[in-house]
Amino acid sequence: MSHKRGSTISNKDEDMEIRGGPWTLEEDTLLIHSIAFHGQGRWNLLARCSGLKRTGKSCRLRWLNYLKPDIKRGNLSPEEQLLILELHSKWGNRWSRIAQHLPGRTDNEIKNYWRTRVQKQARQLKIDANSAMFRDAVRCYWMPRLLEKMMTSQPPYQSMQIDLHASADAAVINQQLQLPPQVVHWPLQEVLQLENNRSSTSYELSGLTTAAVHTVHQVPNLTEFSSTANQFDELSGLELNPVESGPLTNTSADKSSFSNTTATAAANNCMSMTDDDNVRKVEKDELYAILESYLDGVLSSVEDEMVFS
DNA sequence: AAAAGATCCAACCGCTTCTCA
DNA sequence: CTGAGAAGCGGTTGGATCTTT
Repeated sequence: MSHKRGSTISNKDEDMEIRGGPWTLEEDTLLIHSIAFHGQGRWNLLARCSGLKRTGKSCRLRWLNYLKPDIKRGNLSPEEQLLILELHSKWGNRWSRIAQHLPGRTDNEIKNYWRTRVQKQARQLKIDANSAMFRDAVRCYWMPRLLEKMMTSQPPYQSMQIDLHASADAAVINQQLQLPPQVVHWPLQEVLQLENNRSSTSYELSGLTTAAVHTVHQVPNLTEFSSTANQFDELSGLELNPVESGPLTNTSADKSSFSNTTATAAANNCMSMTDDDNVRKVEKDELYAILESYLDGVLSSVEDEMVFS
């Protein structure tokens, strides 16, 4: 049984037309008011009481995926993407379960993200998206890039302050933009702190954490994925310029060398180990330690849940 | 500027699980 | 315990929009 979207079908039982297709503003308003009055649940009853010519199922979906006030709009943040990748590697296509750990995101949205972005990458790499090989590729290439993006992006509190002061003059806003990032409280705070303590490189001066440099410079040696790195760069939203290999240092000049160095070149560097092999190994281990540390923190509640389930 | 292709995402479908009489 | 209806879930579709040629 199916009908064309946007059409109406007749419900023989109740001799009432059931509407399908996109929801109108009037329908949305009606549904919101009905839920405010009756509460969520008992969707079929709610659909009847509201006067909407929709099935209860359709009302539920519209509310949960679109109208609910705490629904987040816009692109998934690197943190959210990282979490999806990690949770999917644990649970597979359990979208609803994954969505429970991403406040404001719906299972539908996460499913769409997986199908349009992640599976696309798998297709291009000619790897089964559910295979161990693809999981490895995600973990070794994609996740570090997302982590790097998280570390180099504007901490959320700054944009929030700007929003709050939207009516303030430009001078005030500029002043706020220059607030030191150290006071921010966000999930990666500990990781950032860790990095700042360990390195003499200034987080603010370089505009890039040392971890971020490690992320790009110490890509694991997975020669079978020759084109993987570039694809994941694209996917994680990084805009890296064409290859320009060369010595990689950990100074404030890193930002430019970083922007001109693809992960592929970095991987090549890794493959041709030199005198500082040991140093690089340590850095690589550190990167994974950071990644693991972050994921462990985020997923601690998830692990508990797995123990008891 | 137009056509073709790619991407995104809301909405639908069918199946499974839950709830309750 | 059982069966019916409701709710939930994951897979799929199709139309709107964006990008490329």
